[in-house]
Amino acid sequence: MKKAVGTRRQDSLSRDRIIDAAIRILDSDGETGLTFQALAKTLATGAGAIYWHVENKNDLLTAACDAVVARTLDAAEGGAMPGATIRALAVGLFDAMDEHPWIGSALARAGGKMPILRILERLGQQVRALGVPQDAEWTTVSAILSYILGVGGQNAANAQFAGQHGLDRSKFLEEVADEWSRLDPDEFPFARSIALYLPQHDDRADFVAGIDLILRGIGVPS
Amino acid sequence: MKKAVGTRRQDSLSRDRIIDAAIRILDSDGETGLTFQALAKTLATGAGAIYWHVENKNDLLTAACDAVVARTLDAAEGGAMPGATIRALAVGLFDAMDEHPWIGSALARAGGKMPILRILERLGQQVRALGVPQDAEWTTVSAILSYILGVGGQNAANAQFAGQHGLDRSKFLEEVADEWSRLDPDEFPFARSIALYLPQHDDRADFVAGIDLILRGIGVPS
DNA sequence: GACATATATGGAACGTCATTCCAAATGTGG
DNA sequence: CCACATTTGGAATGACGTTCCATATATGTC
Repeated sequence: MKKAVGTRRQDSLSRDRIIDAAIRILDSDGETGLTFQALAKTLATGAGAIYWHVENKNDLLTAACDAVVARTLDAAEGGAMPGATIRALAVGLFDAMDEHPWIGSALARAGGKMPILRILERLGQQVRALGVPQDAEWTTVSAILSYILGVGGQNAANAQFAGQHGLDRSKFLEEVADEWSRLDPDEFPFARSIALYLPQHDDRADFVAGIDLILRGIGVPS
Repeated sequence: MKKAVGTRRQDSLSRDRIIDAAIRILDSDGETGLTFQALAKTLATGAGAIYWHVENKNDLLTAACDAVVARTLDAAEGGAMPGATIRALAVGLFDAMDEHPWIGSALARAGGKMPILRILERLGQQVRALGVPQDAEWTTVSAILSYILGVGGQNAANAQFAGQHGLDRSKFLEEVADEWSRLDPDEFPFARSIALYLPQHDDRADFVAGIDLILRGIGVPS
């Protein structure tokens, strides 16, 4: 399993080319669109050839996710203050997960592997810079991380559902709101009352508010 | 494979029986163990018959998840104070997701449907009781919910990975810690330094600490 | 510059699943 | 007891991930 040293045909396969193609397919056709057949077709090769560069589908998905996450984190401009940087990182990830909903579910399946580790590291550095006591560092970082992953996961689930039913975001929210507003008032008073607000809410603003909530819990002023 | 002719089977199929069987399979064999063939076998019927009571696999998974979540929420003893009740609900869910890791990923795929709605409602009632301003209710509830789902998702991913590689929890953590401690010190200082702590940390305590962090952000004293 | 070897490729073949189909069995109301 | 709706079980279908294998293409050696 050595790396090839020489130069092959220019359009030869490579892990990076495969990952790029996978990202393009995931973006255009969603998670279900990514199959080794589709991939082979866009790469003008056979399904078997891909396995020379990629362990399996999970490996590919994680790698694709990692590529996007790495770009995203690099692009996130850190403010002067750690708190601002944490917000910037989080918002960057939110936007990425909004643009590529498949990232949400990929991250959810990634365990402690690269894409998550990358996020953890960046958050950790900022939390440390914030002066959080050492024995609370892990707790703090993993709370922020879990929150981000949770939001991303729900985002992905919603996008998937909406996509499968041919609804855009606002139609989808109306649908949900409608469903919720018809619930039993005794059993679901809260959901019913919140249903009205649902269609006009701003995911991104809510996300940031959640981050601020956690930061305030650590003692970082909003 | 016919049963005694003349009488319909006494243990005739029903949505509930199917869901029960699914839960048993999920608990014993994990997510990958749940197939319609396996289900049909334990229910002593054919795969096709199941579709009379259940829409598809996703429906089944969501229903199974909902059954467990409903039980869990009912069992959660609310304290006198809303804050304590929120903690109790969260911890109850954590324990459920710890015992049935498949719930984590099922919830992640459940969108705004029943199991999630159920959790949202219970949290919402408590947040409301807490006196959070109305325009912050949704934000607050969905922050807590996202956090819980995020933790559950990671839990599920870890359990799945560990299961697939025949590792128990502590072996798995040692593995991860070992991996992290070999990372490039310049690129991953935080992850490296935290790796030592990893094997001895207590998921449950960390989870509760995260909940407390958010609650403190709302202004609920720990 | 040809041979031996490691590296890559492409497509067929396999096994597993979810899902659909359909013929038969079983219940129900008239 | 007879039409009719409901329910069942198993076979067929089609999609997919993965493995296999017969070729191709580079590299190093002499």
